[in-house]
Amino acid sequence: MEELSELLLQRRRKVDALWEAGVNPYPNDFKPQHTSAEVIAAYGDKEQFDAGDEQYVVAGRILARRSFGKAAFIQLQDRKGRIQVYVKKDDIGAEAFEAFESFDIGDIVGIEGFPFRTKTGELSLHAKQVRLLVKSLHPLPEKFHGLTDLETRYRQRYVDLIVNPESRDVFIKRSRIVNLIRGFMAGRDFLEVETPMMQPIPGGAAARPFVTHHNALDMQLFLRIAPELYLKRLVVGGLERVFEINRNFRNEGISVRHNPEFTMMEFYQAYATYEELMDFTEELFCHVAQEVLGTLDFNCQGNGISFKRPWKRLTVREAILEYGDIDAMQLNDRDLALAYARSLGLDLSQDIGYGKLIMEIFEEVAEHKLIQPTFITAYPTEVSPLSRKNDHDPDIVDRFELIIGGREIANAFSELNDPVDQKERFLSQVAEKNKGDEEAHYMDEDYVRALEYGLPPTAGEGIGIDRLVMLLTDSASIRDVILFPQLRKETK
RNA sequence: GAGCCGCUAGCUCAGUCGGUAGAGCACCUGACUUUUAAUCAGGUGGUCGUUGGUUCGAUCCCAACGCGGCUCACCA
Repeated sequence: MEELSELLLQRRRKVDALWEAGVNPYPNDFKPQHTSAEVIAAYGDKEQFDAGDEQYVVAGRILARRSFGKAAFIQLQDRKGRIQVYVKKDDIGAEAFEAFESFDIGDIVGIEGFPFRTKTGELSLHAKQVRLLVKSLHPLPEKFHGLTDLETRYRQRYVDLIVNPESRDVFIKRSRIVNLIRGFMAGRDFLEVETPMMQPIPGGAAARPFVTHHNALDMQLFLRIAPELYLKRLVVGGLERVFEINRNFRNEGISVRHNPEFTMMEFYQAYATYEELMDFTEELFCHVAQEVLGTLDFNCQGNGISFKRPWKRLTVREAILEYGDIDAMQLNDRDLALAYARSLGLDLSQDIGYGKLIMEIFEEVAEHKLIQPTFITAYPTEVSPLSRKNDHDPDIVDRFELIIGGREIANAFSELNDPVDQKERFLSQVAEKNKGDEEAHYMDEDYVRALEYGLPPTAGEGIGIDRLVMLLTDSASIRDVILFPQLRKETK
């Protein structure tokens, strides 16, 4: 039996007293007819209006209370915001007022009343009836500082959402962003689909998967690290434009930019190229920013960011030469480039592939400096086993990553649709895996078979939704845009 | 996985050069019928993250552990 603090006992005694008095502390027959926002929309700009103009029926949680003996103000919060309610003994009756006096901050109440403006000018509801809808057994965090402890905010997100309006706003914006993306895709005739989250072969990305087991099939399954290979199978099947917004799972470290499950939009468009997707991405991002923020210029973590088009486009090499301290001749020479990488403090093995080496250097010297939206192109074939080789240079692929705020936000390429080439690339990945690279791609024979049937020339892209939301909500950590971020098990 | 920092009342935080703790808000009692972090008076509330060690005595010093934060590693 848990020892309860005096505060918690007081609340429980109030509930007991209600039951004893024949009052259900958890009724389910009150129907709010309005939201706080509707009252404000109707009367927010009116100076004078007569008492009893119109009756409003609202429900919400008590967030604050200022009592004066025979009258009180409470602040009520519902899903649309907050509104002040004035409760006067003479108006609701002595008996109801006595019950009202036992209400606590945190309780959920139903109010019927009419709008008026107080002496100090605040639009409020003047209560005619007040009713307890839910007795809360926990005190809410302090009104001035709110809840700031990050662990509690993540573990008890419900409390965070009650008392921190900024937190609530982030998740409202997140929902709007996802809806806008859906609308944009639908407007371009993309079909939203759902592909397996549990896959026998985890494909489509280089990452360590979570492993699980299906009892009835007695079969090992992996939580997906990407939907890519399934979505492209659909394009083979003739669904020429598909997209999916859903979770990926990667069994990797947790940081301010990484959560083990994160949300990705992936889409594939037949007969498109990666270059067209750059234009597409600019349009999509500008559409979303304009609708959500009302502007293309905004601030994120101290950086002014502008979505004004066109966005900068650089090859990996160009970015290294621009931001690193190395010249083209050195960069073209594998040994000199390796020496340079090591001089930067990178711990690289002597037999690292040249393509991987280039990417290591890029990430070390350039990526974090790319604050404004920048498309990085011409990735090494070696690190892009699902991308189409460039027609003029087989060492690079037709691929871009979009970097904003120093972070990778999107990854796209013209798809490799030559089944023979694809099979060879899988085999070289398997060789890497056998050498100990746990993140190398798995061989997927059925995917190769699908390509043998014929994948139209296609371009595809993945957009990290969490990171996009971070950008547009000026959030420092991915945990601030995920409702229930992964944490260790809570200890008592 | 490594380093650094943190963990004290429901919340936000002080503090104890080692002698078992305070404030504000919240809560309780009383006053107050237009307040805005309402006000005034009085009060309740703590195994100071856990477990060991040192000590006459530990919330404080030491160690291990737990949880969290940051940085790094990891992360096409």
